[in-house]
Amino acid sequence: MVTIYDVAKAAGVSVATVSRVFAGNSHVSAGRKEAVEEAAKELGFVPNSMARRLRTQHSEVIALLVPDIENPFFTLIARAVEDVARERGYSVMLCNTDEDPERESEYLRVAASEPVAGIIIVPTSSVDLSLPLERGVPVVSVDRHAGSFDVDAVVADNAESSKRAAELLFDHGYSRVACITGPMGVETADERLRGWAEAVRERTGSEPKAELAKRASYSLEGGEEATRELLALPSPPDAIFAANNRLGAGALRALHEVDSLPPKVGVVSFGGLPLILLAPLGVLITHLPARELGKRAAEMLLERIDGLDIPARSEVLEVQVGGEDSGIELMYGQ
Amino acid sequence: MVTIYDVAKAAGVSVATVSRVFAGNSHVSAGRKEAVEEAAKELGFVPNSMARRLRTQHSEVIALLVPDIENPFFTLIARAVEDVARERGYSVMLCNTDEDPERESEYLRVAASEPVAGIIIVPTSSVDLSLPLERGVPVVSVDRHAGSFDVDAVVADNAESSKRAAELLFDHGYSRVACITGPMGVETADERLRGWAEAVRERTGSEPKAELAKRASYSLEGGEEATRELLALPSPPDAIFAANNRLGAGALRALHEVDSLPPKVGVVSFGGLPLILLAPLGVLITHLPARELGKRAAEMLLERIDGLDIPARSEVLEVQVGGEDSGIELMYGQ
DNA sequence: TTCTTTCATGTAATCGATTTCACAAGCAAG
DNA sequence: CTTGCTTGTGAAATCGATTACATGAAAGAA
Repeated sequence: MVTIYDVAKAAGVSVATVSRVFAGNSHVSAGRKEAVEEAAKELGFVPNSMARRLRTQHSEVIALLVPDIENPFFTLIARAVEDVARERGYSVMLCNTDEDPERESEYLRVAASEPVAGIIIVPTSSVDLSLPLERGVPVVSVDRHAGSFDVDAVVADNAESSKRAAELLFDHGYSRVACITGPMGVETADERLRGWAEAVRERTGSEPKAELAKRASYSLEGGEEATRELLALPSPPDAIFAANNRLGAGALRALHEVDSLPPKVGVVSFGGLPLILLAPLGVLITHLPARELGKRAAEMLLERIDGLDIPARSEVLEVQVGGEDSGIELMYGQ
Repeated sequence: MVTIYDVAKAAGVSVATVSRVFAGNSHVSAGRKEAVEEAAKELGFVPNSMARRLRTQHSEVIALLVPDIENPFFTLIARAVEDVARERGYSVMLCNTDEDPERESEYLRVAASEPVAGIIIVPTSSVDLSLPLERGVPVVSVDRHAGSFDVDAVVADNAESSKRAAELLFDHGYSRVACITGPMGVETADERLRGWAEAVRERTGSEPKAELAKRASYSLEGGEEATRELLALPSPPDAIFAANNRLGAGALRALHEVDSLPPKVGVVSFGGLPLILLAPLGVLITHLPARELGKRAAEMLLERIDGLDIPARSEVLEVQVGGEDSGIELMYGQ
């Protein structure tokens, strides 16, 4: 491997001078600078970042922990994070946690031992950030808050916009609106359920029925199963509020089986569907600001890496409620 | 930061002993081993990988360069790569090149200076791998070959299965089958075009018409535009072979505009569409083995990292031709 | 001219681990 | 009772950069 020592020898200068040239330091005479650059090119010298990092204690890598990059919502976040990072000379280490706390903590251990410059995480509900925080690695939480850990967070206004999303169904004339949400304890699931309940309360004037609020895993299968159960009720709902994109897709699939696609049974999906809707179906969609979440998270993290020392911030981004997917539309995600 | 020196002092041993304990080296007496482990836990010691890497010259990070993680085809590849890598203790650095040779070479420079343990790349047609190869960093090319660089590659059998895909349209009774493929010089685009041409030649007995073979950028817009041009021909095609998923989506969108969705105009998309087809549309699909491509690429790379020293291999994975998307189906990609 | 500054440069310490080497102790074989 | 092997241990060199400090030269001020 070609080191600065080789370059120094070839250029007839000291290693300090070579280092200065590569650091863009001005305290080098033009002649030597040129000689160093020539020697470096000649030898094919590429500085070794491991050595630099060890010395400077700075890493130019940020870890991104998401549940599953295959979910288009997280794909968009990842892409946005990478864009912001690259612009600033940082690379992104991608980690899929599959919502598994064990996998998550394993990755946090790796990130801490790296150590990376910072961490952006979509945390599980039992996340433990003490390791990176103790070691001074800044963390930004995205999409959800990180339990009791006091770190920057960027989330969507889940409760409020879920309320408006559920109201949309009432506005469209439906009266018995069910909810399919994620597992208990998952922040987004609970918040979205709360929004739905609020809407039902306001529009019907009574407490939401327990049997109309289904919990499921955030998956296609979960959405299907819950929908089937809802349809099997003595008095089934005439509309469904699905708390995420996968649940929405599952609901549509189940409704299709029994030929009850919208508008027969109304559907609003919280978060866009990865789909082309080929018929004007009237599936209602709210658009989660995925790209914006990722972008803000990366920006906030970089500020922390740059040394910003203020109390933890919590930003709430607005969800666009009420787009109706009709005609043919391609969406890769959200 | 807690270092092995702190641990050594606390445990009353030398740094060498601490290092041996963490390396799982057997040449340590039980008593001291325990003392070290206790001290380490007490102090919250996490070994610093930068220092380890500098010394061992080994990195546990592999770089993954894809055009765009938002394309579900590459999302799947990325996920598969990450899965294999994690199992073996490696992390994945995600890089989006956007098919931009400059961005690509910039990332390759970063990867070489890191240096990473290995590189998996979906290369542009003007890729230059000399930097990593000179530095002995193994490279595996996936989805496409890496120009004249002699590295392991995993690709789909594009030409052969494109031929079969185009034949499907003839089998369904269409006779004037057009092709929309990617830019000139892009391997997959050229191969798939070749497959289509072969099918036309065999089924019609004459050379394919030049005006029925459209080049476009691999994008939704490219597919739309090309489709519009095809439909505007004096004698327009009655079926379209779209050489990738985005082109396929674009074609469907354009056909929808003029109310000519399948089966009016036949469509086969080479590579799955990120969609839910809500009507039994008869869009024909070939399923690219995206996950399998990523998995094999990662496996081959790890073999190289482990020192496998045989001539470059080129694996060709089979494409499943002929699935028909009907009913409601959710596909995140391919 | 002489005294400060500023600039260019090199030497050597440093980052935090791993690993070679030397040495000592324990034990088996001759 | 040696000799030879294995095992446990620590001191010190090492990986490849950065950077504090020292030094000498040049430029500017008095």
